[in-house]
Amino acid sequence: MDRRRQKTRRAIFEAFLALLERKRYDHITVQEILDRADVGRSTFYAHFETKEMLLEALCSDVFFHVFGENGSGDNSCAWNGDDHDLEGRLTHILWHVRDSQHNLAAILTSEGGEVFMGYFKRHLISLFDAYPGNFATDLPRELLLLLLATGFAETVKWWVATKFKDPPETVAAYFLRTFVHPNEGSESE
Amino acid sequence: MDRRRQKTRRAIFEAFLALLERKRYDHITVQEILDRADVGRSTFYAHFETKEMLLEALCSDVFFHVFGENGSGDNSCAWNGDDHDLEGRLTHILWHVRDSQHNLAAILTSEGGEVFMGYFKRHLISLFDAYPGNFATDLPRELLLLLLATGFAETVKWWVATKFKDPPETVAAYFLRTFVHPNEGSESE
DNA sequence: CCGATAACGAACATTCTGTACGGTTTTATT
DNA sequence: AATAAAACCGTACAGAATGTTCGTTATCGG
Repeated sequence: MDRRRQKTRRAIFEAFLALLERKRYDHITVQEILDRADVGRSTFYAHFETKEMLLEALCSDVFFHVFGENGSGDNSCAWNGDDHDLEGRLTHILWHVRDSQHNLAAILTSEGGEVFMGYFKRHLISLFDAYPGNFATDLPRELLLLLLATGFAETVKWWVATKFKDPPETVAAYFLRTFVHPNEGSESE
Repeated sequence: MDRRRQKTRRAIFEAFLALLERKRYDHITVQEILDRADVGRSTFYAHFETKEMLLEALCSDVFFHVFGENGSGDNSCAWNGDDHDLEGRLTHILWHVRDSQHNLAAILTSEGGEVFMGYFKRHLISLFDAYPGNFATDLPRELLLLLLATGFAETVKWWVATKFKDPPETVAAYFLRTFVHPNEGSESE
């Protein structure tokens, strides 16, 4: 339904992203977005209650495109707890990340990045929660998951900043090597 | 020649901190700070160019009180690269953190926390840079340092959120256990 | 083609910001 | 104590941004 609605919505998103590339989030004014998107003032507020809601919607949108339908942290693909699969899963995520490099780079650079990182971390926490893998086990699980999620999110941020110099597989390996303890847990008996 | 200056400066800081405890940074208005600090408008702007500068100054101030004079990331106490010493150093930092719990909790909760986390991470990066310890070595050092710094910073944030349930030593151990690989590097010969 | 839906655009009230300035109090100094 | 400098007060004000309203016009779906 509504072709006009989607059109202006996208126009606003694109204008916002373009501005995010060269300006801090909280220095961007609604008027600037309006001008660039060539959209009337009242129209904007018919779509988003506030600039913050716009950022929220944009992040959710990009996140959806990066991680597909089940973005919001339900582990729909149940798992057996094998570390090789974890590595595959992370690599797969990195592929998606690289595909939408343009949007992501704009979002992550600005400190609006925190909002996106929030989505990302929440998703990652529930992902790691499904993997009992070879991690340190003698600390609060809550903290462990937090460290894994922020660690991977930060790795991605770093990767984006390097303009994807290394291939996804290498980056996933970097991350896992930092956190996985080779001689714990997988030691058969 | 300025006792008044320091007095109002502190009044502003305290008002700001008090507000940060129950309000998001970017929802706090200068007027609110003025009212609570009981300070004239022009006076405020004689001290800080903008609300953002105030946050900056406050973070720098708190950071100074937490980490002492050499807060800004010079490793003045040179090191030999022993992991036990790293653990001691981290524990020491945690003590300082707990001492200024009130200020830190307020800052870290609000998303103004990013500014403080920025200070913190920069400091930690140069700290970890001085320790060749038993970390994964086969990944870009830049990334490794980033992961260590954000990891510890996040651990502190978590610790603050738990209202310091565990003792500093335990928390430092939690962190190190996650990142240090027991069978690499320290294996004597 | 028609009714519904959305965009336009201009106007408006409101809020916040940052500056200016004349007058008053505090401080350091002698 | 007298004095000059420095800090504060408070009011006022210009400028900018926000979010709303409303009558009009264009566009879409059926």
